[in-house]
Formats: sequence, structure tokens, C-alpha cells
Amino acid sequence: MKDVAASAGVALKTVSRVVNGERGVNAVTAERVRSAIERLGYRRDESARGLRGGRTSSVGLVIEDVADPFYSGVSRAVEDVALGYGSLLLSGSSGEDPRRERELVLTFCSRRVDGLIIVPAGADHEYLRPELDAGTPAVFADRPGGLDADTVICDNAGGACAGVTHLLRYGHRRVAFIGDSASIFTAAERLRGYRRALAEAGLPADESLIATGPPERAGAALARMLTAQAPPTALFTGNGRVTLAVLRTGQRLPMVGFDDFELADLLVPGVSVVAQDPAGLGRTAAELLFRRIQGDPGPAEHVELPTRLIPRGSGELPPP
Amino acid sequence: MKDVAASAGVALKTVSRVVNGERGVNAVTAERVRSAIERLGYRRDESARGLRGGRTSSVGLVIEDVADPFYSGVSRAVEDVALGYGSLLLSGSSGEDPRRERELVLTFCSRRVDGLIIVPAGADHEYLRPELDAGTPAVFADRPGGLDADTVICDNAGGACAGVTHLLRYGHRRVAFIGDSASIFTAAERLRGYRRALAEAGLPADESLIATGPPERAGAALARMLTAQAPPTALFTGNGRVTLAVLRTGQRLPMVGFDDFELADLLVPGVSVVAQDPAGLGRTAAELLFRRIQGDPGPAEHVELPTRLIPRGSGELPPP
DNA sequence: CTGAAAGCGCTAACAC
DNA sequence: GTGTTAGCGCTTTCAG
Repeated sequence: MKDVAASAGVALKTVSRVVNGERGVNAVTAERVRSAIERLGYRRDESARGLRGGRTSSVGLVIEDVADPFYSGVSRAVEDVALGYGSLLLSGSSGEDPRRERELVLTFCSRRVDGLIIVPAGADHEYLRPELDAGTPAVFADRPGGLDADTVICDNAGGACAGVTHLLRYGHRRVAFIGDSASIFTAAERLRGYRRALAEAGLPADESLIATGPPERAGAALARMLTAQAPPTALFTGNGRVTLAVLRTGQRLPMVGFDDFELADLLVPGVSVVAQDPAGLGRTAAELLFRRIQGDPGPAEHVELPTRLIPRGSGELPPP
Repeated sequence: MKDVAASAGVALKTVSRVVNGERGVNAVTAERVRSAIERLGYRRDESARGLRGGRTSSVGLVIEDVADPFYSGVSRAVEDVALGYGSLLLSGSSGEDPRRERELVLTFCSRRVDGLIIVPAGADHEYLRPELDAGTPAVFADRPGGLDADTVICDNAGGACAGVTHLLRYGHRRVAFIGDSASIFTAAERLRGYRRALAEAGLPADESLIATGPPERAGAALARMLTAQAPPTALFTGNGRVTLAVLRTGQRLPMVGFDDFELADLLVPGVSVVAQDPAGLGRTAAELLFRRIQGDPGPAEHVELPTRLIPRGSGELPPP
């Protein structure tokens, strides 16, 4: 910038004015500055600007894994919203590891992001207190965090309840539930929805038909249930990875899965699902964040997004 | 930092030393500083540090779309490598728009990233010249850029050739090619591979069996070919989105697709593919970039990654 | 072992 | 319309 000023024969401030499109610069002078900028390949340093101005025009996003289609959908939506607000997105994958989540968030904070969107891997977010107090807003997405901040989650229990009720409507009385580890918020909520559906139908919950744990073990859990003396006639799976694991066993039980996935419609039969809206989740969280960044005070908001049941065949089969 | 120094009764430099783990600080003093840091919730400002130090410990990645599984795989791999080098990843989606690509790259440059990985949407990268000359290394990934910089691409032609040859081996003589718009580098390369396979087998290339264009039109193209007087007996699809579009038509022609995809093994028959390795692409590009960042001079490197044919049933069917 | 001063690139607040 | 000065938070340099 100094070089540009020297080359154009003006003061630094004038270059600054031209770069920022401020008015009050003689057209001829401005042109001289612009040509110097062009000639020298000058580009404004955003970090220096942020240092002075207080705003970095960037937001941080912590998800579980970019390579997971659900989160990459979230990511894309956040990116689009950020773009609209002239902000850059820093993002990172926690891999469901609370330590890594914390590390990422703190890294973003060191970068002085204007705000944070976090899909919590851990339950404790006290480490965020200083930043929140310092005025950096944070939004928890997909799961609630350990702090009373803005939160956007899906109607996990309601969605699961609707999915299971759908199966019951076709005459099933023994519906199994295979879900992710119960320590994960969404998994626990979905299990709660399953129990509610049974209760509403006046059916007892048979614990031998409930399995929770890492998706890789879902296939084995299903096999165990099917060889027991009173096997299930239908299945509800608690997330996309569990659904895939079950499908890979080759067992084709009447079923509804939580989470939609590419090609669900091309399998035979098509896989009925309770679909979430990853883009909607990301967009909602991002819009909320930018409202906060722009100074919206008010108490923490808690948004719950609806799910949608998509019948494709596998969930519309009666018991044998 | 000033506050910490005041609170601990030391000078700024001492705080700086403690924060950076520099040796030569009295243990007692250091402890006093650390407790002040804790008490005040102090966190070093990375942008200020970068301003002074010259390095920002961040790299930029421009892909086409994070929500595309291929690119999210690339993204994840780059993120992991960056993490290993203590660097943060800034990433953005160009949506195949050269203007947007340029804008993203320039934004990253204003952020003074230490290096760039770019999946080129456009063909002209002269706008990068100033940065390259200023010493910011760039690596082109998946497609060559308009500049002689480091490049990591897949063996598109070789992979397509292998896939088509595979079909020919089962007795097909009329193999169709449906691919993405020929203006896209990878699409053109794969078409070249298709032609090479036919040539090597001594077969003429029937232009009525070749269709290129946006994936949404792939289904219609196939329908047209199949109702013509001399329809193809097998099909080679030029990328994952085309493969999906074709599968959705319900037509089940013997086929091999470029790009692997989730559930390809669960369709009936399983879809044979020529698989690329997105993680390998990202990892290779990132490793190369960090070598450059660490000062490796030497001429631009051009790496070509192999593809892998995965037979699953659809490509091992003879003509009717 | 510790500290004071200068300056990274930029802009806000005032001159002129 | 244009220029000067100070300072954002940090590290580097040099002096105690």
C-alpha cells in the first residue's frame, strides 16, 4: 500500500479511500491510484484490515465430517449464506471427538471469527464462555450445546415417532429399533420417538428389539434379532449410516430409516425414510448467526425443524 | 495481552514468550503469566501474529461443490493434511463458475493464505500471477490450470479406456458414451479414452453413440439412442452424475460408469465402475502444496493418479 | 532472565 | 480533496 501511494504520488489514506470506494477523491487522482494498484498487483490485506476494524468478515463452522453427505449439505448451505453476507467460511471436521471440536473452535476464535456454528461433539462448552462474553455469537446446530446459546435442531423424536407409527399402521406389532450410540443426542431422541410411537399405539416396548451402538455393529444386531425366538417383522433405523449397514446385510425386512440418502429410490423395494433437511438446517443456523453478528440482542432462540416422511415401498409392506 | 502483562506485572514480551513456549523465562514468572492468561480468558490473536510474522498458517481450497461426494472427499483429505501441518483450511465452492472461482481465490489471497489448491472452473489463471510471483504457491487439482503450476490429476483417459475395453471384452461392439459437457477437461479426456479403446479394438467410432452435455440431459440422450435403428448394446458413462441420471431412467443396459458411488454394490445388478480416489487426490495435492510452502523450489510437478476398475455385475454382461 | 521500542498493513480521527 | 498521526495485537531487535 505504501508502494502504491509512492508510485501514484499520493498519501496512504488516499489509496485507502480508493480501495474502499469512499467518495471524496478526485477522479483523476483515483484513476492514477487505480493504475498503480493494477501495475503493482496490489491486494488489500484482509487480516490487517480486520485487526484495525474489529471485524474479520469470517465465520467458523465445526461439523462432524465434511465427507458425510448430511454435513456437507449443511456446510454448503452455510457457505451460501455467508457469501451473501460477504463473509468467508472457515470449517473443520471434529470427527465426533470433543477434544478436536474444542481445538477447532479455539483455533477459529484465535482467528477472531465474527461468529461460530457448532455441531457439538462434546457436552461441555464452558470453554466458549470467554468468547461469548466477549461478544462472539455462537449457534449450536443439529444438537444442543452445553450452554444456553441459540440452537437449531431437527425434530428427531417427532420424526422417529412418525416413522414407527407409519410401520404400525401397516399391521406390524414387533418393530425393531437399531440406532447409533445412545450417548449421541440425536440417537437418544430418536429412540425416545420410537418409544413414544409404541406407547401411543398401546404396545409394550420389547427391549430385545432395541439395539444401539456404532453403525458398524448394526448388521450383527439385526442378525441376532432375526434368529431369536420372537423376531421383529419390521425395522426402524436411527440414522443413515445404520440404514446402509442394515441394507448391506442383504436382509430385506419392511423398514423405515431416519435420514434420506442418494439412490434410496432405486433400491428394490425403494427405502422409505424420515428425511431431514440438511440445507435448511445450515441455512437457518447461518441466518440466525448473522442476525446476532449484526447486533440482534434478545434471549437465545431454540428452533426445531420438521422432518418429512417419504414412502418408497419398504415401509408400506404388511407383516408376513 | 496488555491486560495479561499488567495483571501479571510483567512486560508484553514476557507474555509473548510464555504464550509461544519460548525458553528463558523464570518458572515462577511463567506460572504467574499463565494464571493471568487463564483468569482473563486471553487468547492469542492469530491474524495479528500473521501480520507480523508473515505466515498465516492457513491454506485455501477452491472446489466445485462441497455437497458433491467427490469433492467433499477431496476436501476432507486436504483438511487432514493441513491439520498435520498445523494449518487451517479455508474452502469455498465455485459452482463451476470461473468468475466465482476467481473471486474466491482472490478472497483467499487477501487473507494471505500460505498456499492454494484449486480445482479450476475457468481456463485462465493469469489473475494468479502476482501471487505466484510474490511466492504464494498454488496447486491445480483434478484439472490443469491455465498456468504452469503444480498439477495433480487422475488418469481420466486411461480409466475410460480401461472401462470401455472391459465392456468390449464381453463381446459388445456398439458401446455408447454419455458424458458431461465436452468443455470440461475431465469430460473431454474421458471421451478421448473411449475413442482410444475403440481404436485399439479396431472398431469405428459411431458418432450417434456419443452424447455430451449437462448430466440432466443424459437420460434423454440414452432414450434417443435406444430408439434409433442401431441401438447400443452397452454404455459407458462419463461421470457419477451422468451414471445416476441414467440409472434413474430405469433402463438397465450393460454398463460401466466413471466414478464410484455409495450403494453401487446394492443395486441389481451391481454397477461396475472406474473408481477415482478423491482422498488420494486431495492428499497428494496437499502434500505437494506444503512441500512448496516449506520452500521446495524446483520446476512444476505434474502428477497423474491411477484409476481402478471395480466389476460388480453391470459391466460383465454380454450383448443380447 | 526481562523489558522498551519499532513496525507488520491497515483505517479512524482529525487536521489542512 | 488530500495528508498526518495514532494504534489495532503481536513479534522482532536490541538493551539492560
